[in-house]
Amino acid sequence: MKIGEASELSDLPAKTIRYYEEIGLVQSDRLDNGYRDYGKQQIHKLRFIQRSRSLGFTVEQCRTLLSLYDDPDRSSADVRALAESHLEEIEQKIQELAGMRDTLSQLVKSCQGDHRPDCPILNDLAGSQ
Amino acid sequence: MKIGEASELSDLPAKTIRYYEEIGLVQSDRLDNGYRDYGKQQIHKLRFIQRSRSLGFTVEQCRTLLSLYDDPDRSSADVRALAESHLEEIEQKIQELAGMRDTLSQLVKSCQGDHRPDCPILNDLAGSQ
DNA sequence: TCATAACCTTCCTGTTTGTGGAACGCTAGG
DNA sequence: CCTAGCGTTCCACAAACAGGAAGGTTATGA
Repeated sequence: MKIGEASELSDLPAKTIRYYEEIGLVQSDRLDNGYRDYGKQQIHKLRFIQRSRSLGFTVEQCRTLLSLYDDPDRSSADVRALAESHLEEIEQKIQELAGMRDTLSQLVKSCQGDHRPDCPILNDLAGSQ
Repeated sequence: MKIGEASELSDLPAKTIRYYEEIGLVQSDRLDNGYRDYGKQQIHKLRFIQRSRSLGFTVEQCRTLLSLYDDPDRSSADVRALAESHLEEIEQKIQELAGMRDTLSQLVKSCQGDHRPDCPILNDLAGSQ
C-alpha cells in the first residue's frame, strides 16, 4: 500500500512518515515507479510509533521502544524503566506548568482589564513586588 | 556595565542576552572597544523578559509585553487578554500532560518490570487492547 | 485519446529558543 | 611579557516536523 493509505491507517501525516524513514525509524519498500510501499508489518510499526508519540515519548525513546519490542530477549524491566523515567519527566513538567498557572491566574485576577493603563501584571513582570 | 554583570543581574546567560539583541528584543550601547554596555534601564528590561519567560510567555509575547510596558497609553485589558490566552494554553497543556501521565502510570503499574519479556506497556503501544 | 486531478517523488527552507564551539581581540595582574 | 579571564563575531546544531516548489505517475472521465 502507498503512503497515503499508510498515513490514514497510522494516523500520521505522510510528511511525518517520510521523516521517520529519513531518520531511520521505519523503512519502506519501493514500487517500480519509486513510490513507497508499506505492508502490514510496517503499518504496525507506524501505529506503534504514533501511539508512543501520543504518550509523549521522544522520537529517540520511540526508537528504543521499537527495538525493545523487536527483541524477544528483552526484559520488561527495561521497558518499565524507560516508561517510569518518562513519567517522571511528565510529572515534573506538569508541576512547572502548574506553578506558572497559579502565578498567572493570580495576576490575571488582580488586573482590572479595563481601558486604564494601570496593570498589576506588568508591575509584577517589572519586578515591583 | 558589561555583559557579564548584566548576565548576573538579569539571571540570563550572556549568550541569551546577545541572542535577544540579535532578534531586536533588547538593545545595548557599545563601549569604545566594542564591548556591550548596559545601563539600569536595559537591566530592567532584561529582568522583565526573564520573568516573563519564566512564566512561559514566548519570546514574541515578551516583545508584545515589553511594548505594552513601554506604552503609557496601553489599556490593562490588552495585557490581561494576552495573559489570559497564555493561561488557557498552559491549562490545555497541563490537561494534555495529565492525560499522558494517567495512561502511563496505569501502564507502569501493570508491568511487572522483571527479567521476563512480557510487557503490558509494549502490548499497549502495539495496539493490542 | 487526451486532459486533468489526485497522487507520489525529492529537495530546500523555516520554525523556536537558544547552546556550544572556534577563532580572535582586549585588559588587568604578576 | 605572558597569561587568565573577559569580551567579540560567526557558524553549526538541537527536535520534530510543516510548507512549498518542481516535477513524475496514474486513474478517471469526457
